[in-house]
Amino acid sequence: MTSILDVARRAHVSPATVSRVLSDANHAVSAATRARVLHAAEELDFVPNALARGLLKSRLPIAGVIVHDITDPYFAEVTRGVEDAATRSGYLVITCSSDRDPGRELSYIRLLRSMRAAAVVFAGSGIVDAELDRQVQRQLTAMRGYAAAVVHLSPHAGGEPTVGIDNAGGVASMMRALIELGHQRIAFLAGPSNLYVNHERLAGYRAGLADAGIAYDPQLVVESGFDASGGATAVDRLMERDSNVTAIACSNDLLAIGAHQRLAELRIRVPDDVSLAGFDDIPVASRVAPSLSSVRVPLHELGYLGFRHAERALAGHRPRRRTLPTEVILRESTAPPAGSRRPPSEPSRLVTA
Amino acid sequence: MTSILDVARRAHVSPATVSRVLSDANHAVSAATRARVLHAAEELDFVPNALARGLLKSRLPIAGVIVHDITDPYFAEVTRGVEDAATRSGYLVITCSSDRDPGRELSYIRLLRSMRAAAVVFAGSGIVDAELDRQVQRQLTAMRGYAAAVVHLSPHAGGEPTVGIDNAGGVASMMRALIELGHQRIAFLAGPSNLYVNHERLAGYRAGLADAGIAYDPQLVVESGFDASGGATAVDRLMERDSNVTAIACSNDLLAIGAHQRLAELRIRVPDDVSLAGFDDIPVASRVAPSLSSVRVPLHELGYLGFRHAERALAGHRPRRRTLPTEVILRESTAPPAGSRRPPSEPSRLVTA
DNA sequence: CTGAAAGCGCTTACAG
DNA sequence: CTGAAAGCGCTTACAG
Repeated sequence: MTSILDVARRAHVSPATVSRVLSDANHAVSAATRARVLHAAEELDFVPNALARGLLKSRLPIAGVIVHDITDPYFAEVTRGVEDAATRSGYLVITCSSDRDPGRELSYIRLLRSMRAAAVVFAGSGIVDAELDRQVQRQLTAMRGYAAAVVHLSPHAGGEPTVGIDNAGGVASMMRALIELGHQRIAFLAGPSNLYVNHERLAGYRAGLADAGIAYDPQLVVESGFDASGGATAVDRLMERDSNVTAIACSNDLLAIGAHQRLAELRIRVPDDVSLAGFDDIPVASRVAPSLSSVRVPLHELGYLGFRHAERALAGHRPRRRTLPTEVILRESTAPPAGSRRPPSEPSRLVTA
Repeated sequence: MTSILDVARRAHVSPATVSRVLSDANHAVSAATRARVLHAAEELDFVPNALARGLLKSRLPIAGVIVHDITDPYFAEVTRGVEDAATRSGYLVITCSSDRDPGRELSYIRLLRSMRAAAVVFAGSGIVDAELDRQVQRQLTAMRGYAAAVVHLSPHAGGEPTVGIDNAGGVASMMRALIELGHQRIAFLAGPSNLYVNHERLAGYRAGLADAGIAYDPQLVVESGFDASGGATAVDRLMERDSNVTAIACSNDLLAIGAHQRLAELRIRVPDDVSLAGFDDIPVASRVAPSLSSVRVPLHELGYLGFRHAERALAGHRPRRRTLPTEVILRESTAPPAGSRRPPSEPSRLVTA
């Protein structure tokens, strides 16, 4: 393996000088010397050992992204956003699919700590789990020992995300859109309540109801897993309780897609018999049939800005929190309730805070 | 930051002993001493500095995965497979979305080299680009200098993948299935020809035709990008040339999904007017409407076995190449051609080598 | 503007 | 079974 010593010998300078040129340190080097070093490094195809540098700097230019599952389109988009920002700065991105398992999440964080990852980005919602939170805090405190940056892109035990979206406002906007279509009995597939994000989305459902003067009926709220199969079982439970809903809003798109599949099996048509709306607007939402109405979340931007935030914190700044806007996207899965006199609405967009 | 010295002091042993216990080196340590060290490490929540260890070992337990785009479901699945195998061994996974851009790919590889990544996994097909290949080889040679493992999961300039699938056989099987349904004029959306994988898939198309004694007609083969928009433009070009095809086979699922969207705009019904088949069987294939017939590729397993291969190579073994089986999955998008006397086939599965 | 030297936090022959 | 010491490949005060 060629080292900085080889370059130094070839350029007839000291290793210190090579270091100063190659790590573009803030130290004057004569133009001639610089050129000799650059030339020698080029000839040798020299790539400095980032581990040696990291050992000295006490951290490696790597960002770890904690996701539920990299194959979940939500997290893939966010991760790509992180990666695009990271690449610009010579950082590499480690993906950690925790499956929302506290043990896995913790073990990933310890591994990131052992490698002195400069940044850790929590892409998904925090899990309601006091013991996990205690342990995670312990690790993050240790990571602050080497000045790592920590960023949250969703609500968590510590409160507000670093860069986030208005979950409650987004769901409330979708509720408003459904109510404007003529719906009154609107169910909510709330996902798992052990995720902080779902507290906010449920609050948005209730706010949307309250704004329209519709009474909240707990029978219309169903908890379940946060994926397609959760949506299917949620539909079953909803039907046991009340089959008179004309619309179903969901806490994310995967729930809506699973709900649709179950509804189809039950011969309940979307949107003829019941309207269906998701949240997040993952790419597949526009490709299923009928295409899914959803609340657009700028996922790539969330990841991109998340990394930028970390980067600024690493540079010693105190960047401020951000909340990104969401947007209601009405597609084929939502329509006025059967028997309604209103004309079918055309695709529309409503921007929210 | 607490170091091995802190643990040593607390346990009243030398740093060498701490190292031997914590890195479970092959060196005898008395049970009592071991217990004291473990206890001290636990109390201090000590996490060893992987950079110091990596500097000594000349590599870091990290696997870099070169993908086209982590938001492409094909690559997300493969990456998850790599991650699941990596986690078992305490390795972390870096995702590198190159967008199939030679410059980006090369810069990712150099970065992985600088961090002394123990393994690099090329998840997607190699690009036909002699200069890129030369540069990549140069980097990989340098990485061999620290005994990194390199794995290919798809055909590339160097030839066969390390762990791969039978691309030609898979497409040929799908062709057989279409021909059995009664199709004779079958187009092929071949994707970009600058990807080695598409040479094999096109060969499978030709072999399928030849096996059935159907003449090859170059007018029925359309090259394009490898994503949904490529599929849409390919349909346009196909229609300019020949609108009498009764089936369209595609080199991947995204092409098929894009083709379907364009066909719908042209009021050409699937499968009534034309049958449509993809390749890869990414998760969304079964969720679009009509559901897409495809060739199932064990993507997760591909990634999983890819990492296992790298791991065995790192351990000094000479693991052998593997070819994983594919399987034709017939869904709603394929049916007998209009006017055919054959009954619609029911969903079936055909396993191939 | 340039270089000699110490040191980051580990691991591992080597000696006992 | 245990420890002292050298060294992995860089960076950075310090001296000139």
